[in-house]
Amino acid sequence: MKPRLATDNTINLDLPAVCADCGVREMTLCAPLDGQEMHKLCGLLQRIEFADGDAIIDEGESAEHVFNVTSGVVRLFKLLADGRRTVTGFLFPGDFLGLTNRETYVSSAEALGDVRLCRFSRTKLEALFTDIPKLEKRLLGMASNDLAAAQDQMVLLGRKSAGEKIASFLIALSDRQIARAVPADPVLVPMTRSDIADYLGLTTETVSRTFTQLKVKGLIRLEAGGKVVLTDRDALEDLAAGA
Amino acid sequence: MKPRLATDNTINLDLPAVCADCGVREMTLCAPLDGQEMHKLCGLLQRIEFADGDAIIDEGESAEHVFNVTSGVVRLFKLLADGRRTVTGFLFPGDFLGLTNRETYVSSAEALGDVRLCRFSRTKLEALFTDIPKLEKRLLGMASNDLAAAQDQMVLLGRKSAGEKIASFLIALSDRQIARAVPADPVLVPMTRSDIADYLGLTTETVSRTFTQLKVKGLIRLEAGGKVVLTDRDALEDLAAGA
DNA sequence: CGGTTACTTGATGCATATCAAAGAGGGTGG
DNA sequence: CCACCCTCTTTGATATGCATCAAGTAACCG
Repeated sequence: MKPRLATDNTINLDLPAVCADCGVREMTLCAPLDGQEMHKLCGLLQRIEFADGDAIIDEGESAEHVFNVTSGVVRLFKLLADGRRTVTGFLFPGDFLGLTNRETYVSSAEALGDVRLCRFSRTKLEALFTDIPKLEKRLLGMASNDLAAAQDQMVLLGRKSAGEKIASFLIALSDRQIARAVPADPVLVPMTRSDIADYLGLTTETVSRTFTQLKVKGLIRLEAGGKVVLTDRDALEDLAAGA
Repeated sequence: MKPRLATDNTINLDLPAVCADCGVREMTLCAPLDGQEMHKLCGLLQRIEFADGDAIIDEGESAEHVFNVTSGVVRLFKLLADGRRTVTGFLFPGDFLGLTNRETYVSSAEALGDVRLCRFSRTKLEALFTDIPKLEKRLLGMASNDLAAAQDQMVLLGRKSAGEKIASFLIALSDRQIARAVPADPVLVPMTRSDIADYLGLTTETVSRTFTQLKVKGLIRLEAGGKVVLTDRDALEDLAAGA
């Protein structure tokens, strides 16, 4: 329990290999932890993988784990009684999954392509909070960020036109690439038109049409493999802001 | 009032009067605190009041305080560049205001009628976290609840019809009355049609029309003073769930 | 009691949904 | 390696739910 005097380096050698060379450590739950704390946290994690379309968690299911995305993309969604779907978010490497104050998960999560996560038992992680208050602080910080993002999404869903929605979506994806040290442009769009539609409160047809309109106006260029080049980022940002 | 242990009672006598007879203590930040911890927290709170329409915080302004609503109703909102407004939420007694992981507030807040709050310096409150970890845990729990509510709102905004939106809104207001130990029915609607419209992604006209439609269908009855009687709660709940 | 603001109702228009079908990839088995 | 199939995407034609424009009515307040 006492801090060790050994260097971080020495301690890291003791870490499970998966943590030692984790590419997203600086942007996730682990960011504020020192070597010894990392070691404690790594001691209780499990690595799991999912293939395209696999269910990671189901809304309403008992919330026994929380997760960190280490690679790939995750789609979060909720369903209405008659099957209408709302995608509540997309998670990228470094993002956190499974936070809830209830007994059950509040939304479902599916793998969008191959996904790797590290998984923690919720009770074990919470037990660590006493020992490492920084962890809980970090979680609160991440939750606050999610809350801010959720409010932006409410503005988008409630008051933006289709063009403004798509522009906002592309700018947001680009900004998240920057945060993950991926070039801002081109924007990688791994999700289907239908996923985008359910995320923006539109239909696939309208998403498709709106992409072509932005292309015709010269704001974007569509490339193979779901890549979108932002040929006029300033104009897109103005559109996204509702100017 | 709940029965209290003698020891608690003694300590409570030392509390500022505003905390000693606070009606929302059990549902807010203070809920998990014992007498002594309450005392510490009360030591750094200020009581402030606002009249109808007053700005409580402004989006983008430096986030130096956090608040607890003790009486009245608060409207949270965000604006687009051209003035379009989205109401991101309504706060009732017991609700928390001002949480952010950034330097600034993420949305604006206005009083909807007379409002009383207790205000804490953000830095002082955060300093208390070390001493009272329960406080931070409580804040994380409240943030998680807010996040779940935000996702429900995304489903509403993205995929529900006007009728489903109004039904969901009324059921949610009723449920929050129950949580505050106010009878489930009639639902008190202190906000204007325009507030409701900006909350549900509609126009005032559509809100008004939809209320009359629900009335004609026999699901609600509109009474003076913004009271709505839920004459067929089951039907409203089915409608809200998208059945 | 008069002025003001909020609410309701009606007529019309439009952005986006819906219905329909034709391309475009992308993976698989022959 | 090609042909086929399946799914995703794009484009077109039409429909519709809600917005917009426009009065009138009720509620509120000084």
